[in-house]
This record gives sequence, C-alpha cells and structure tokens, in this order.
Amino acid sequence: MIVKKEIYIPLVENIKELVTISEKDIQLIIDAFKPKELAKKEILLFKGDTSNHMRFITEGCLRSYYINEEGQEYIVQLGIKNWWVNDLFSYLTKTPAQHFVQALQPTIVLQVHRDTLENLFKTVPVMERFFRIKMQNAYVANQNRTLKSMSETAELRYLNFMKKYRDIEQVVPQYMVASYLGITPEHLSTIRKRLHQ
Amino acid sequence: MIVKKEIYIPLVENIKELVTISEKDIQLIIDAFKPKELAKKEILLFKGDTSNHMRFITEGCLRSYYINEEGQEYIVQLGIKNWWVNDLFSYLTKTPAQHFVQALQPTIVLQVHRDTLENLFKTVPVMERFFRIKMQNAYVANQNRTLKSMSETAELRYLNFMKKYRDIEQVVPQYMVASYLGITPEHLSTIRKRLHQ
DNA sequence: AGCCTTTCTTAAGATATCTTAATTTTTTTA
DNA sequence: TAAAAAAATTAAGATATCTTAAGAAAGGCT
Repeated sequence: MIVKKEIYIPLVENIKELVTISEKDIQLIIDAFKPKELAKKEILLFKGDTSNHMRFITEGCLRSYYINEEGQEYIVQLGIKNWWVNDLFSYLTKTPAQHFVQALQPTIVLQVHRDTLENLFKTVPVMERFFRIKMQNAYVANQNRTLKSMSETAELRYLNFMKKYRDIEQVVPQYMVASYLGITPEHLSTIRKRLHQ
Repeated sequence: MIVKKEIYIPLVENIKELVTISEKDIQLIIDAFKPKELAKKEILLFKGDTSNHMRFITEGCLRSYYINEEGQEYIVQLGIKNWWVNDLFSYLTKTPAQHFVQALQPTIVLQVHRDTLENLFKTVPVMERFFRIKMQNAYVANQNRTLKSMSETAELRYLNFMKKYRDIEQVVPQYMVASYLGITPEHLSTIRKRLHQ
C-alpha cells in the first residue's frame, strides 16, 4: 500500500505540540498509524462493536453519539481535523461500544490499534506521556462542559460554542449542534431567531 | 516527623488496583506522598492559588467547587476515602485555580507535589501508567455525567446518584448534592418528597 | 431543472425547573 | 441545654425548555 506522507503531517504536528520527538520516532509513529478513508455518513464504529483503535482526524469531520432506549440520539463529541475521536470507554475496557462514531463529511482518520500502541509506548516512551497529557486536557475540557451544561442557559452555551468551535459549526448540521448542546433543534432555532433580532 | 504507616494503606491499595508495584516501589511512593490533616470546613485549595499537588483522600470528605460572577456555587466534584480530588486544570497548567477544594468532614489527604511526582515517574515508571489510566477512567465517568445531565431528568439523576454514591450521600449536606446534580436545593427537596410518597 | 429528502423554522400548549419567601427541622456553638 | 446558625421543606408564581405538528427552505440526486 502506498501511503501519502502528507496526510500524517497533522498527526505529527499534533504530537509535537505536547512532546518532543525525533525523526526516528516520527517514522515509528507513522508506521503505527494506519489511514482509513470514510465516505460522508459512513459509520466508523458501531454500537456493540469493541473499539480497538485510537483515532485521529486528519481530514473531515466525525461525530460520536449514543442512542437511548427511546431511540433519541445524543451527541457526545464533535470533531474536525486535528481532533481525537473515539468511544474511549470501549477502547479502554475492551467492552462493546456504547456509542457510534460516524463521518459527517468525507473523512480521513489515522488509527492505531491498541496492541500496536502498547508496543509504540515501548519504542517511543514519550508517547505514553503524550496520551496522558491528552487525556488530562480532554478531562478538563469535559469537566467544564459538564459545569456549563448545568449552570448556563442554552443561549449562553450556544454563544460559547460558536465562539469556541466556529470551524465545527460551519460543517455540522444545526440539529446536531443542538444535540451536542443538550437541547432540541426547535429550541436552538428559537434561540437563533432571538439572537438575530 | 513520625508518619503512621497505616494511613498509606488506602493509597497503596488504590494504586495496586490498576498496576503492579514492588515493596521497593511502595516505599518510594510513601516517601513521595505527604499527609495533611484538615478540619471540617477547612479549605485545602483557594481559588487563585496554583494547585501544585495531586491529592488522595485517605479519610474524610472533600468537595471541589467554583463560584461564578453572581456568587453562586457549583460543585464540580464530591469525594470520600479512596478518591482523588483536585483542580486538575490548575495542576496541569500551573495556572491559578478556578475552584476551591474544601473539607466537608475532618479529613486526611495524602498529597504529592508535581515535582516530586515527576521524579517518582522516573524511579517508578509504572506510576505514569497509573495516572494515565486514572485520568482515562475519570474522563469516561465525567463524559457520562455530562451526557446524563443533558438527557435525564433531575429525578432520574438523583436516583442514579443515590445508587452509585450512597456513601457520599450519607455525609454531604443535601444542598450540596443538589449543586452537584445541577439543580436547586428546593427542587431536590420537591423530588424527594415525590419519591417518598 | 425538477423532484425527493433532509434540515430549519414557527407557534401553541405542556412540563420541568427556578425564584422567592416563609416556616420547620436539624446541627452547631456558647 | 438554650440560643444561634445552618439546612431542609413547602408553596405560589415565573421562566426555560420540550413536545407536537405543520410549513418553508435548502441540499442532493437523476
């Protein structure tokens, strides 16, 4: 398989933001991560399957969502280029995924299998640190999301979402933004109307 | 300073749940973590101060909370024996804490300074893995909390809280449980009344 | 270009939760 | 143990958000 080197650039840059890696490390990392192309609407991870890969978006857009007993969808995460998206619980515990992961645009992900990653931790130990820091940052971001979801009105949450994730807001249907914010599409529509007046 | 060994037992057990450590490792870990006693209501970390320690509750109860511009308190985390409680963002970024951390009962924490912990990672490398896994688990738990806070009614959230954290519910004032659940104390009271009928 | 599907908007009535304020109960302190 | 302080309850009216249903707008496909 011929691998175009340039699709790995965002991944390498993303790692370099947090830790120092040598040229040799970079090659080992590139060897570990495999590209996967997804069509729009294609599902990358099905509920019930075990997630065995860590996944980095190098191009496009993914959402992770779960469907409750009543068939309602809840968006857990939206991600574009340079984001890591997964069902972490499934990945970490090797249990069936609770979430789906789906492409919202034509997308390329770079994914590394758990076993390969464990080996990579041995050959490039700094990657273990990278993932620890990545988790820490994700944890803090998520804690803030929880806090905001409880303390702020939907309108304020929407305004902050727009400020923070303008890139995402561009490519994601509005009803999915609503789902991410924990409100109905109708209510988001009402909020937008009020804001534009 | 004479350190009573037994207060370290919960910490060592907590670590052993996730990783394998030798007797020598245990001694290094014990040397790294310093005990701190707190009176009820005593504040362990003030907003504005930088959090320089990772903290494990070996006895008692802590809450981490933030106060918004209008003076309202929001509880970020409640923890009892065997829980790790901190303002992680402050710890990780060395920026002023956004949260307070306060003892709700007479409490003993074991805390390790960031610098000491970084050294411990070198002498006991498996501790880096321990904290990575710990973060991962915390992340998943928090993600579920976000999702539930958006998709479930306050009543259901309260019922699940009681099921999951009965130990915490015993020792924490009800209005703080309400704050943790993201509702007013009055509303929680109404819910409890309805449940008991 | 036109049809079909998806997404967005609008509005009315229903429900969940909040705000305020007064009262009761429990806990702490002197 | 009495007084003071903190916590919990109750209830009424206000507000935020949801549900339902219908129509309008936008996007995708042949």
